[in-house]
Amino acid sequence: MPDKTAPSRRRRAATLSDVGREAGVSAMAASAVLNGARTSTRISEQTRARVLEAAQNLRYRPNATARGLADQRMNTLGVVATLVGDEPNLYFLEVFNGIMLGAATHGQTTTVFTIADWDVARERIPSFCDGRIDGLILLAPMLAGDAADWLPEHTPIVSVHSNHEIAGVPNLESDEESGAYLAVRQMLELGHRRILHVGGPTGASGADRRVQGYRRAHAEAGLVTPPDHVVRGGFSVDGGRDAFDAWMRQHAGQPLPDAIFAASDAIALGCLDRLLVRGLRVPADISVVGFDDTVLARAARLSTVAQPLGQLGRQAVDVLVGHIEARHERAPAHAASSIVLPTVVVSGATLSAPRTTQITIA
Amino acid sequence: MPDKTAPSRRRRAATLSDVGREAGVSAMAASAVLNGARTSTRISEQTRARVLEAAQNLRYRPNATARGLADQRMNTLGVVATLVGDEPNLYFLEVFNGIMLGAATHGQTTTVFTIADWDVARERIPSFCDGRIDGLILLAPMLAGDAADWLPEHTPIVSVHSNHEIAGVPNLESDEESGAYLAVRQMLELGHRRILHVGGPTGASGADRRVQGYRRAHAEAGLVTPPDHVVRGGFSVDGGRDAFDAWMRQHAGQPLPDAIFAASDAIALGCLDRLLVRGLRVPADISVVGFDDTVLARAARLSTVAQPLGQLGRQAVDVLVGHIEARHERAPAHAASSIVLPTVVVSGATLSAPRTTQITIA
DNA sequence: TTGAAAGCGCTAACAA
DNA sequence: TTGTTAGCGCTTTCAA
Repeated sequence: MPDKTAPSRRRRAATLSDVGREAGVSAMAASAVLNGARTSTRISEQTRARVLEAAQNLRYRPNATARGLADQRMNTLGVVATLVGDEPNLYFLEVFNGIMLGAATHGQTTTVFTIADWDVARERIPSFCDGRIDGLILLAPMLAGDAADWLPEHTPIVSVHSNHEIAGVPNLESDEESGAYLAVRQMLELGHRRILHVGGPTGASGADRRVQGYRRAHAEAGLVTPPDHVVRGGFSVDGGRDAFDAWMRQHAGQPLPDAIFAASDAIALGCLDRLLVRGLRVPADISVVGFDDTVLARAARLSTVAQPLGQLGRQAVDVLVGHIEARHERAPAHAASSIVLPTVVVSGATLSAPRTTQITIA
Repeated sequence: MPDKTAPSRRRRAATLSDVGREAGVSAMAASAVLNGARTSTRISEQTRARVLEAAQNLRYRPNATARGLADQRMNTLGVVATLVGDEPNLYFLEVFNGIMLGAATHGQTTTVFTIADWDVARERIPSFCDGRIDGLILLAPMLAGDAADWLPEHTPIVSVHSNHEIAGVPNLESDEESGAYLAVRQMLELGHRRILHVGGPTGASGADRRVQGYRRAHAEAGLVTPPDHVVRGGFSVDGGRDAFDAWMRQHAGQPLPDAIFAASDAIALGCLDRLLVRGLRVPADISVVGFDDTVLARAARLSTVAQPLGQLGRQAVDVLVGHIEARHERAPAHAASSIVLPTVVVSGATLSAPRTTQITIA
């Protein structure tokens, strides 16, 4: 006897055929009623009612996989990021938050593909484009220039903060060089002269651009950047802690810098931590400015440079969905234009005029 | 003429039939070679070579949707969380990191379903179980007791930090009550007496348990919790800031508490911020202890209670994949057992012996 | 207004 | 060793 009494115990979800059978109509009538398939214009009220009732009884749920196969569309966006292993990545969290917000407004869901590092992208990314997702967002990819040769042509792709221009892949980023420039200019205007830049990894274009902004601010003020005042390391708290510590040890006996310009909030907090441990007060003894305006900065009232991370995520979705729609309707693809959003300096509690006394590094 | 010369320009990825045609063999021979389908035991070397070459030329990629439809399995896990809108949720980030780590070891990918709040879960969750995912992880769900009635039976589900026991849904959590108890006990042992608890939302079971631990530590020490020293608010930095500020305003003219026990790191940082603005020193004037041990705590060297968030995520995946496998092999489902991981107190820089002087709230 | 048939790309059972 | 057939659940085209 069929277990009509306990539909919830069934192992498999009910299908359209099941519904049709229960309602005494064909599966496509059920499809027309339940999923709005445009089988044909109209369904009689009676059929509709019967189908709806049967669907209710059977707890019918459309199967997204089957529909995706038929439609060639899953309404799912993929996000590729390096995210596993080290310290949780707030940059990822903020952009991802924006992506999910954007995806929700377009009725899309989001799947995350994590890769250990971008060296494996060439093997992994094509394997993500296997029908599960309609388009891909690359988060802060570090790809070689030949990426256009091997990125799958059949899946629209956009990037956020790509280190390279990739043909056919629109990129969204914020104006990091300007942000760094403005922050450092403000520090110079306050009277700071010996500003240590604790930067991000060499080769990461964002980190490089922050260095450029740092240098431009100095150059424009007619100042030379103090020698040996740029260090590079990881973007994380530990990266900042380690890089700063090493620098301090190397410069023991020399005067403490007036200020630190960190390439990320995490780096800035790593520096803050080491400063406090050494008994130095911020900003009385030394000012600290971060970069990104993540929740870390807001929690610590860090002076920082705000990147519109959430907005980058939302706009990336907009652009990507536009491309997916265009392709679906066989419209010509838009030109792959890139978008640069502005950055702004955020004043916090860690930047003030420089100290007037001399402090020597212990 | 077929565009053999420019396979990359094709709109659609090559299929097994395409490969078979190109290689002059059937699609299932190609399937056997390329995807290890166990159509039959062996394929001749010649066929294999031809198929491989054709696949290479055509840049064949298996289609996960089609395979999923045939297999009834997508190798994808869904994560349901409330994540949109307010401040980025570090709790989510840390657990999610663990989930992705775990998923990777099981060859699964992860898709995130965000919901505005758990009130809409009843409508939304069943719609996620539509063939896209093989199982679901609910992150900190707040569901009514009748959830077992409407949660889809055909999809295995596990929860992390559920507020309720749900029949058929194994839950993973950490021992929050003990963590709170141990932290507060340590504070009491240090000599703190007037400990303000800035708690999380009423009704969130985790927040409630932290209050219980706070009370138990007092009771066990033969102390009564100071009246009016428990406030509840959001788990976020702003939540902490606001709740603490309001409390301070209400208690102007009265003595400053010895210490604050916050129900989350974010709350603790919100309190820290308000303390600093008021010119109070931590821990010299007042100690602060957080909860969770997120990156926030590590960045600020906050004394806190560590929950093994990443590990909860990883284990949730292990349990879920076990259930999926069992179901796939038609094995009897394991009993839905729950798992409680231990919490530990982490010493940081914000907890010390209480001050000896009297401070009055301004 | 409804139903039958074909196909999305793949896998499994069976035949040759 | 290989090909044929059927079917996963759905949609669409076309015929009744």
